Amino acid sequence: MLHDARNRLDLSQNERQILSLVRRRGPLPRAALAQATGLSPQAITNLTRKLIENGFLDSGAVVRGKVGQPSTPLSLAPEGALFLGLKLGRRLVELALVDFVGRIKVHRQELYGHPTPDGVMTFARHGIATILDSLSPSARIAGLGIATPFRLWDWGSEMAGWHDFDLAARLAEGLPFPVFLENDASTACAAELIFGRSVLPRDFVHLYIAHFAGGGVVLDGRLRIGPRRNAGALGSMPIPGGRQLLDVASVSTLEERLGRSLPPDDSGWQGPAEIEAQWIAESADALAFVALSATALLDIPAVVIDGAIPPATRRALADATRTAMARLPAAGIDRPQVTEGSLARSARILGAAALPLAHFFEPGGALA
Amino acid sequence: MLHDARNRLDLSQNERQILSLVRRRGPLPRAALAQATGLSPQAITNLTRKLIENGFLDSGAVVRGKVGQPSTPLSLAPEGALFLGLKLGRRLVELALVDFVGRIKVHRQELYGHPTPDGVMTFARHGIATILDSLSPSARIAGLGIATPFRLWDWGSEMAGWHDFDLAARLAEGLPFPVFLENDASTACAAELIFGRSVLPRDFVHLYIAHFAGGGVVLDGRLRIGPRRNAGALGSMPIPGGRQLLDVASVSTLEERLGRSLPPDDSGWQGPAEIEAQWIAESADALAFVALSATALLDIPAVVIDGAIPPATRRALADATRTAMARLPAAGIDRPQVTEGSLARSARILGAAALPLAHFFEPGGALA
DNA sequence: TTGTCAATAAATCAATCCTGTTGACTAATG
DNA sequence: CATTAGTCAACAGGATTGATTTATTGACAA
Repeated sequence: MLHDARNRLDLSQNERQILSLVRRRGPLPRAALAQATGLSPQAITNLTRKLIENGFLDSGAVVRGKVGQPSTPLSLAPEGALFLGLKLGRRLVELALVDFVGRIKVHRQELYGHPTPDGVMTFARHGIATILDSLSPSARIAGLGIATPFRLWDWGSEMAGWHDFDLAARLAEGLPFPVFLENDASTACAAELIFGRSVLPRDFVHLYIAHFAGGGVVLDGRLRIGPRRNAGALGSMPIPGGRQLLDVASVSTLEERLGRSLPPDDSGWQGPAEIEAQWIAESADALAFVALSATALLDIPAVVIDGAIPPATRRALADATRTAMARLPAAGIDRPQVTEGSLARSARILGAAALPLAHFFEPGGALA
Repeated sequence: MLHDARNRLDLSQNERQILSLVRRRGPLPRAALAQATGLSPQAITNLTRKLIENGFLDSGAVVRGKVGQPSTPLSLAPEGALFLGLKLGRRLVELALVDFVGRIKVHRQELYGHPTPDGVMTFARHGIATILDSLSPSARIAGLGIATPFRLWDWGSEMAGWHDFDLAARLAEGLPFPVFLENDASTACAAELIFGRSVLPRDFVHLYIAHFAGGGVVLDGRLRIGPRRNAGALGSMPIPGGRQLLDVASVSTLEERLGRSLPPDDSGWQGPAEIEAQWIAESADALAFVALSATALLDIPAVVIDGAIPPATRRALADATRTAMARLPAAGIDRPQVTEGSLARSARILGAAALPLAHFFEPGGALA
């Protein structure tokens, strides 16, 4: 009865399905939604009325020119909900405010030698407070997502402080919305799934080449987390030679060979071309191997390659992976299509923000 | 209103969930079902009344001895529904009638040099007709499932007749129930999931060692088929050395080394022990490799090994796989538990019968 | 060229149905 | 008599159904 209906985030499965369809296919008229969901037109009328009232959908200009009554496409309301994303990296921590259609509205970042719990907490708390202050009271923040590499303490003794530090729980203290945390490579996959600009099948594997190689698995249009929240650990997949994917197809491996560390943006990658070419060739062999493994196991039609790497490198990596895959034996399976991701360096922070989005707005997202 | 309600096979998701719970956990009182499903006791009362009326559940003897009103456990009605399974093999075609609790009620088989479409059709049609004749008119046959290796024509030129032959469609002609067809290794997995006697997690990978090695994937308690119905093609997974799992861990490989073919039962496996030991060692390396790949990809806690092999061989294979897996690098993942399957040679035919069962009685099964 | 009307399609109204919940209640036991 | 299993009756939410309204294009006759 009161106006706090505006804060209702507990959408039904059918409401989620409608929002998800509009997110993926763009503005849709009610009739198309009825057809796509299998619900009756009447149900769509009721559900969309509620979604429009609550500010999640906008009703667009009527489309004329076809036989019959003109249709009114419904699109996502950009301010329908806002999401905070926090990305922890090796050199860089980022915080972003992302709107309902995936646009980054605020972005802050901080460089460091290595991340410390205190430093990250201070950066995040201060940044979040500043962002919250700047928002109108009617803004609806659904939650905070954190993208972080797992097992930070394996990076060296100076990272021991992370061992018993529960970043999500500590940040959740005092915040009026829930906090989610996932592996950074999984969030990159989530970002491609939810905000990605490429057309992707309902099932795909996502390979993300950053300091370490990692990945994500999407089945039936949903990011697979796994019973111990460790699915999509593609970096840990075994490859021939007694190694794992991340031993080969990681930027850290390239850095070792270059003898210097690469900056957290696309500048400064210029170096001996043959070293990079060699790294690409070896990485592609490994990527093709795990891509084919995933296909045999899951009947995946597409593999997406992305990473915190320059577009030209990503392109070369994808091309080389296609070539390498053609050389591998594939009796009994169809080799998957290899495509490039669309988000590059922004994938992980966008994916962090996508965690609360998926929880509240994607079908099957709310498990709590 | 009429009595043909007895033939209603279109159960709701909640009815399916109840049957699935009873199938996996054994007889359960209504209160336990309410607790497990999250439904209200009243809803369970209504749903179970309908399931009992329709002959899917039986109400057992009341259990006394605990505080409070005694409970009446509900169990699966063995005649709740019947299922036909047809298994195509290299030397043997089998047909079985399986009841609601997974008991084989009728079994017929025929040996051949190699399967031909005509021969299989004749065997199946005649066998099915005979079985149908012998049943009381009140029996309810839900469907026929077929377990067959894919790509039969790859076996040699004498198998070319299978190339354009749609066995499922041809058998469906004239049958009053639907026909399902899957890869034989996938059906073995389905059998373990639905009729298996071992306690398994909701997610596991199933490896089935028969003439060729194959497998199945279970996620969230459901057999994964894949968009092109080729998921669980574990035999096609690449392994080190430019080969695929089925090149190594197949009975056909062992037969080549023995220089003779092994019979379609557990007799006659006696041969040079060192040849079998060598085959087991190599196979275990390959099995461990793909098991670890699957775990990295999907966060699988358990791998089941089964096959058309003697129990002792299966045991040795599982043991060797555990040992081999301990040698593989597993940074960032937890090695899965390796367990033995419980169905051995009967897995594929039971799994064939489990296809219509899953379609009509498991949650999320009916997609048609 | 223009007026009229059938066909088509989008969307809604009102009534109803189905499925599940709620709260009060009965039953049987240690 | 506290505890647990189970049911009865009323009700609520979310969907469907079938009739109805609205807005348009396209064909055809004047």
